[in-house]
Amino acid sequence: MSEKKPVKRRTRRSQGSGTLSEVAQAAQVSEMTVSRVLRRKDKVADKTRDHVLKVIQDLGYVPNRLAGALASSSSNQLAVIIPSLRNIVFPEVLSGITDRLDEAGYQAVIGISDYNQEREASLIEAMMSWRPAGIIVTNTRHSEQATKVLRVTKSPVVEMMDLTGSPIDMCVGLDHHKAGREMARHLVAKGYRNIGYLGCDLIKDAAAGKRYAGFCDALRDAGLCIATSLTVDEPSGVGLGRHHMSALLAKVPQGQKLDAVYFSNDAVAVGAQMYCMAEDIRTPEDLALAGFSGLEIGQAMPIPLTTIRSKRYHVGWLSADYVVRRLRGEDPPRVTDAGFELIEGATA
Amino acid sequence: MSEKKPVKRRTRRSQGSGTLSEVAQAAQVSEMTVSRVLRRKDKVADKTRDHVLKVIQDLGYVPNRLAGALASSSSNQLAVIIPSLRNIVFPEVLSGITDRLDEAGYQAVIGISDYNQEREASLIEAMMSWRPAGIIVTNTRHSEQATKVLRVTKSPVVEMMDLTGSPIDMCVGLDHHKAGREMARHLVAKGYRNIGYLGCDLIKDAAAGKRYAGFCDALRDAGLCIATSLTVDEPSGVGLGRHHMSALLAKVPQGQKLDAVYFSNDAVAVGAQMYCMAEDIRTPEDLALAGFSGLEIGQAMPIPLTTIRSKRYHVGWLSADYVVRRLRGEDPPRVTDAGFELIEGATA
DNA sequence: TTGAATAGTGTTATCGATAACAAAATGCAG
DNA sequence: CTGCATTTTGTTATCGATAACACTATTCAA
Repeated sequence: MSEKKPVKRRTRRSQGSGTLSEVAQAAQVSEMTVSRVLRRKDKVADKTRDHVLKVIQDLGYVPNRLAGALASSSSNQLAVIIPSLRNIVFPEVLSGITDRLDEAGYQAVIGISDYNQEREASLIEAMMSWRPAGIIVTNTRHSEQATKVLRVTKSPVVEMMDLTGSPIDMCVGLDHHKAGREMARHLVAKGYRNIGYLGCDLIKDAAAGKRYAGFCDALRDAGLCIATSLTVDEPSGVGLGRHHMSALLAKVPQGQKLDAVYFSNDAVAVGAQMYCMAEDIRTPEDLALAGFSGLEIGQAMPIPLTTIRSKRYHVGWLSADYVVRRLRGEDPPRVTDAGFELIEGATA
Repeated sequence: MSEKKPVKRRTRRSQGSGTLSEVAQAAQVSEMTVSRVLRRKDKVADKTRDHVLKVIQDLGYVPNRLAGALASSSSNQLAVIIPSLRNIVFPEVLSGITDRLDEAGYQAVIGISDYNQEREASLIEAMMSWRPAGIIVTNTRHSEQATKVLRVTKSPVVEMMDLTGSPIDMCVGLDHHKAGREMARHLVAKGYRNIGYLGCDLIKDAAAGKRYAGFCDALRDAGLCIATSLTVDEPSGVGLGRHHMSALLAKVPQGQKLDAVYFSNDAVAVGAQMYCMAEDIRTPEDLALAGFSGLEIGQAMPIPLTTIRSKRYHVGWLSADYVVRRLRGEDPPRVTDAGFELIEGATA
């Protein structure tokens, strides 16, 4: 048997935060014991634990989770993908998510898809390579590639905000089509007949598209249809409503007059309301306005906005909750309708 | 030499996504070659690379970055800590950060401190255990423990939004004290003398505290002082201004009358403006209003808000940029004043 | 033709933890 | 005091990649 002398090599430089084995040496115990102390798993004698903890403290040791996660093939990171941060709705959802994850000791890793399916797909792949404990994505429409990756993974997957009968795994949201219908019926019941629409790109924002479809369907059932509509391919926000409301009104055919406008969401509606206030268009006498979301700003307006409250924080919280529960071996519902709620307001 | 027969053990279950070595086997090359193909580092013959890529494709292999980061002791994750997501300012900063990080191939891991130093400290520790490539924190005030951890790490650290002469590492922000002074001078120049203040908790929100201090200092220089002030310990937002404006006005001593109010930020100011509109208090004739941030909503109001624009997106972008540049071996400035800009508006 | 430089690929040790099993220490009934 | 159950602690292999170096095949100037 030939004896191989191990080649002497320059050791790779260490990270500086110390390692388990350094702690173990300093504490005169095995690495496993230190590991057990840190994870509060298995039994460790009180005396030993106290001693090890003290050494850890003294050394200022910070465990390396990369190594931990690799060895145990389990991470406390959870991937979350949302379309944007500029629409206040998503930070609110995110708040619900992080609140729930915090409680359970998980950490959100956030990706912004910019309403772009390809970006979403590449984000999902990049995030999966960190082997997260679970993943939460927005809406139920994804590229083929993304769907495949999400189906294959064994980690819990939640599609949130929107609903579908056939989720990849789990799904928490609300029925946007129904929300659109409900608002249409409300406006019709209030006597409005010439209704316009102003909103963002309906393809990009699938949920807004569903609301619009539902709205039109309900109008049709009432023998009506959208009088004038304008969609703009720019980020949804107050500015959109403020700057494009005049264009919508200008688009109304000669001799007709709108008596109400439905918006893709509250931000746009609030912008439009600002426009009306600035132009002395009285609400709702001259023109009724209706939004969607139930944003704080809409309700803080001098004339509170007629809208539909989506339970965003709750949806986020529940989504995270389902992932956490699944990881604990429980079996949360596959499809959850978080519902919504019409806010009468005073703009319609 | 005693021969040890390796004990047969149940192998740990694999993750299912395949491994480098499986790919290597399937492609009939060494693991290193596959690794090189994936990282586009070192040379690989075109023929070999194409072949390996095909195998990777066929197997649907997703590399395990936990292992990669551990072995190379380098990650593409960047820790970002912000106080809150509910204040739209932070999502905007975050947008700047993620935009810049995206370009450079990094990923933000976000933690929410809730304006709480202890939470911040424990978040920092938890995040450091993932050995992020860098870390961005908000403001310049941190618990002792957190400061220590940040000082010790070799990764780039950016403190953003606020300024300090002695940053832990780097610092990008604006001078809030100066911003407060500037607004005070502006109001005084406009002839206002009885100025009130309404805002959120000044201890929690250190930057708002500095603005207030600067505001008061400049008033003092003009021989004035804050006539009436009210701070409320609840999340800053439109609701705060909308609901507490009446309390501020009620607090004004008999016989006096406020002619202007300074707010901790635009959200609060907008809320107050809503209150005024609802109560038929004319702006600025009866009461002038001034905020801070330069939010879109403030400028969309029928009477645009007098305020100071902070370059939030830019601050976020720059912060991320500095980290990226440092990681590339460059040497970005240690302290960067991103400045601000007074927006005249029409509420003062 | 030759030898040095370069290109391409492979081998071995290692990153820093945890899983699974093994062994030692301890407690306690009889 | 003995022997078995229970606690507590240790040993070894492994997680899935990359670093550092070693080696082989080409290329090309002299």
